[in-house]
Amino acid sequence: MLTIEQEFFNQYRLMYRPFINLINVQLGKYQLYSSQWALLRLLMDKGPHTFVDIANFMFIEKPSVTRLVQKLVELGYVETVAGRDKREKLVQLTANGEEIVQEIQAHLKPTMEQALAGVSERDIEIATQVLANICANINR
Amino acid sequence: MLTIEQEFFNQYRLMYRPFINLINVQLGKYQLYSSQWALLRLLMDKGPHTFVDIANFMFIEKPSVTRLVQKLVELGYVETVAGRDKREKLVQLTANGEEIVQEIQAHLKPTMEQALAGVSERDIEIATQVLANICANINR
DNA sequence: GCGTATAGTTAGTTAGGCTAACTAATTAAA
DNA sequence: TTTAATTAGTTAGCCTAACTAACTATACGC
Repeated sequence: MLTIEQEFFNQYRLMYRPFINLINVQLGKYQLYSSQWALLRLLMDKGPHTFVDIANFMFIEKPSVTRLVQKLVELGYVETVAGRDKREKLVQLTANGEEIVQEIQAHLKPTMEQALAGVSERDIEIATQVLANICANINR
Repeated sequence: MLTIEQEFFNQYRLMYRPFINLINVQLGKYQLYSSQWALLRLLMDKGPHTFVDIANFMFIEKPSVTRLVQKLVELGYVETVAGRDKREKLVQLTANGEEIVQEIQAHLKPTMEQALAGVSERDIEIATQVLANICANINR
């Protein structure tokens, strides 16, 4: 006998791989993976961030950020600039990076919509809110 | 400008690592990881399965199933028995495995509840349904 | 009976994280 | 003012949890 909580997490986990694979196939054209895309989107939405800020926002460790940024710098989508002191570095999108992000966003849109086909806007919003609440509960 | 679909998937992805880490900490006592736990739960809920069935249910490939099962056999939580012909093997819980699954389920319950604290039962059910719909849309 | 299909395994690769231990720069304290 | 502790980022090496390609053994269709 599963509780509704357990059922929810069951379903949550089950969806992960198929979803990530779907996204990664779409991102292949841009030589990106979903983790790198997540960082690009963060920079687009909220502007330049330090490595530590990125780690905090994405709930990953600093060395993982280093690797993500290295790859995106290689691709020319982001660049690092001096921060408030000599230790700090700010990561920001390049001009090309900004273009690419918009292009990818447009490219991914139909895939997202199809994945959520038949689900009402209201339910999507509720589900999003539920996920946000869990995030807040877990990372307290 | 993010659409509500993109916002949803954003939030979905953001939650994954913290959630899996939380579960894995709880499962550490039983020398299990969340992927192995997912398989144990499948066997508990729906009885014995062949390797191919497991692969289909969990949306993973056969070699991944082999590895999962090997580990769980080592731990004595599952066993394989002859199937309908000489090729097929059925994976099923051992007596000890069944006990452990129930113990873990009870152990995880408060963690799950706390993660969903402040979320109404109705919203949890809606979110679960949304995830199930996406799964169906993606794996069509 | 022979070619094809199916069940499972083995070997090797990958994404995407992690920790431990490090350097360089800054801040606090003696 | 020197010294200790903290902070930002990097490097090296590890792990989970998947993947593909290629294999063996068995079963099925014609």
